[in-house]
Amino acid sequence: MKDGTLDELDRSILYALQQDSRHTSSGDIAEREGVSASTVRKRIQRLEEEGIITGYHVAIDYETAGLPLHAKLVCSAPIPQREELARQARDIPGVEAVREIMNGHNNVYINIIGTDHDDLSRIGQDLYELGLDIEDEQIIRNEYVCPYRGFLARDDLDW
Amino acid sequence: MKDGTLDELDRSILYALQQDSRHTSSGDIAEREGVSASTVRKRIQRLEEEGIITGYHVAIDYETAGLPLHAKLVCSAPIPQREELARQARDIPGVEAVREIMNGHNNVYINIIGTDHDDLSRIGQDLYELGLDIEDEQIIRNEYVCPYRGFLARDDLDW
DNA sequence: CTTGAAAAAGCGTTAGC
DNA sequence: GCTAACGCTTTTTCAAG
Repeated sequence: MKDGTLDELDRSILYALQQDSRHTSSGDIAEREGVSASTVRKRIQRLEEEGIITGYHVAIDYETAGLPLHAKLVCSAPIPQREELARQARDIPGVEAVREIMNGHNNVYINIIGTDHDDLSRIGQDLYELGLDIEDEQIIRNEYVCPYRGFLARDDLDW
Repeated sequence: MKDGTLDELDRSILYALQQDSRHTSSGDIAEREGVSASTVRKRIQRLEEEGIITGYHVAIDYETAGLPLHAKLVCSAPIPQREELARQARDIPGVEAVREIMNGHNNVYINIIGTDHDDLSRIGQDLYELGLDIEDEQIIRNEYVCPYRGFLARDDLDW
């Protein structure tokens, strides 16, 4: 497993936690897979320690929460500083997600959340001062996160 | 709250769950905020019922997991069908996230995960057959999800 | 690597303020 | 709307195959 080879139990655990990481107990997964709850807990612990599981996050509908300004910024960073700038961008209030892309240009995508248009401008300004060029800004209308079904064996698809 | 006005306790709960939605108990949050654990549980329940909390997901390092092909597709959909196509795209195996953008063009962003290059091609083909034009494909190098610090009052920033 | 069992912690519900 | 108290579930920690 250290070489990234996940067995069926590991994949089943990841799939279950992608669907609901808070209300799915080790026992639930254990029952489906025919192993003990202890085994599932040990596996989860190992996946966390190995860095395959990097965290557990709540998904929020920002519009319903009264924060309707959910936007995506397409930015460009000089390649040598891309990783560092992407890391620094995470600390700017309002930044929700950062993705580094293997491009020469438009190589950092940043999702941001603002309380109003002034707030969005402020975030853009902060990123610019960091050294990121903002190439484009787009309003996000809807966002869905999907469990990666590749973790499922073909004969489990009827979950 | 029905009108999207979250009070300090709600914001504190959301912030805590963004950081670690699996290992943070109601009691942990209650202690920090000086209320009872029951109160926090009720609030979480309400946030879920109101649709502000839409789910809990595990964050996975796909590269460490042995799935190094993490890519982003920039797609275009005709506006009238954008929402429907975005919904259908979620059901294609390998699709990890879908974002609808308020654009005339390049209005659907899709993150995908593939086992190899053939797998990526297959996903692209599936999306094309759905009716999505693929404008660009980019390899994701790194991805970070950040707690939205706007949920924190200014004097709580030292958590 | 997996299991089982006891103690501790957490959760959902109910009742009361 | 907040809290306390109940019974049930889950996690933790340990020992062991």
